[in-house]
Amino acid sequence: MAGLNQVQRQTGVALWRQIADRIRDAISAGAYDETGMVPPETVLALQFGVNRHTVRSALAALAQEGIVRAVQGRGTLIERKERLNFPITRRTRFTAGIGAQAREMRGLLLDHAEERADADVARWLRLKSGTAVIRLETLRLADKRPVSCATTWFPADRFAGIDEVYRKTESITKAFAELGLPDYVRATTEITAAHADSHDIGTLELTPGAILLIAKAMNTDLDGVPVQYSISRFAADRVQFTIEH
Amino acid sequence: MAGLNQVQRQTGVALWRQIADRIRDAISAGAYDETGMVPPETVLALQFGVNRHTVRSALAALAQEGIVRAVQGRGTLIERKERLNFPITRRTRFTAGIGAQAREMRGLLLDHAEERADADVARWLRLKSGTAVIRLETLRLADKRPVSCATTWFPADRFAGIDEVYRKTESITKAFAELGLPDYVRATTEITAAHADSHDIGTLELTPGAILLIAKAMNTDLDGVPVQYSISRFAADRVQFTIEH
DNA sequence: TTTAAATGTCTATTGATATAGACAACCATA
DNA sequence: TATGGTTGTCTATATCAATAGACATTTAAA
Repeated sequence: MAGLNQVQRQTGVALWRQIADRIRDAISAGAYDETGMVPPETVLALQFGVNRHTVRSALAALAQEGIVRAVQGRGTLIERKERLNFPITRRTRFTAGIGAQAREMRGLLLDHAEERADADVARWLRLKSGTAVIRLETLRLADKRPVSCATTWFPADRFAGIDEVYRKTESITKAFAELGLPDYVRATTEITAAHADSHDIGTLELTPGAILLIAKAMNTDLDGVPVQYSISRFAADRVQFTIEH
Repeated sequence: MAGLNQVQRQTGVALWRQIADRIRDAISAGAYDETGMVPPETVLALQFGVNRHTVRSALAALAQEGIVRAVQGRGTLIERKERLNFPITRRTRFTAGIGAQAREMRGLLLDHAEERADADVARWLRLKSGTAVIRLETLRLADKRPVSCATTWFPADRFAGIDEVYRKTESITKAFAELGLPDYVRATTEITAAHADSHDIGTLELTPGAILLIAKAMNTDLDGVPVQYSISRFAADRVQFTIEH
């Protein structure tokens, strides 16, 4: 019974945005799969206890996101409802993990730099603070739709030129292979959630108030030596994580 | 450099709430640990590019949550900044996992019922749809502060009376032990994030727009037979998950 | 073709949000 | 005790968010 969720006033979050978030979640959960349509505006207004115009503002926002499309005389059609599953295992691979669920996977290199490890990066990569590291800023897309953006650090001495190789292969796994590391494993993953900041709202094509799932991950080679530390920021309404034990 | 995050207008999220969310995240990240205080209102107003009164609204909201306390003439002191770490492993235990990080752990039974498994519950517990299951609604607190609320299902035939045992022991692990299951393991965990609905806002003492980390988990006995399926909703600003592989 | 049901558009009004400026009250310290 | 820096309070104004009602337009089905 998605839709009975009441909505709260005077909280700094406009009613139309709360309603848009609820409807988006309901669509993702498959609440309207039978009809492929959102309930009529008057029905939603009744369910949420608001004016029809307020519901219209919410639906306009969802239409702007490309999630629904209103057709006069018929109703409001659902255009998109996917949520990708991202398995987190000892052999976590981004492209392979998402691969079967999308026709086209891409990994774009937005920026890169060689820099000195700060305390956090040094701790995760088990290096001395100040050691040279390579930082990549990447954006991953599934069927041309942004899924996550990530900041990734590598030890500079071992993986010199990985920026260029990643730009070419669009895959960390393939880049490692070309640089002489045929296999690696996931050692640790930390998961948190937060509101998207303005930068990620831009790159991931989100709306303010949108949620990010944030995964801090560290991969090692087969000897247990850290090879990669990354902070990935996923659009929470487009993915879920699965951990199999 | 937390604080340079710009803030967006006309998005349905009031500026004061966006700013409150940013400051809350910055406090959690330890941005103001040196002074133990939030920067002066005039400084924050300059950083966010808004009027000082708007910043005051944001700080008032954080004070309402008990995160900061304003002292006239001195500044705005940080009262709380903890984020509990919740390890997810094959031997995930809630109370033991959080235990060391809080002085007092409690698990309150809010509601319980015996009912018939719907399709989702039946699939996770590998039962026939319609089989009798026991459902518990629980609230977990660390040092009297709500951390998560959960809906949990058990096969009714095997764990009759678990509601009463849980109310007494306040722990799933102990309840299992009393009912003849000394050990169990975590089989699968699915993690998503969503906005809190009005019910969870109430029970977890959140503010609207707040984020939930949602973990769907299934535990089995040592023979691999499902014993428990749960949907836990964590206040995202109070916890993080860690997965060690 | 008529009708019912749905979205689209317009006007008007009220309350919440945000800005602006001025000044009071309080605290630490030079 | 005097000063600078901080939070607290007040008034005023403009814009956004939400409600209310009326009616137009489009679609599908009776």
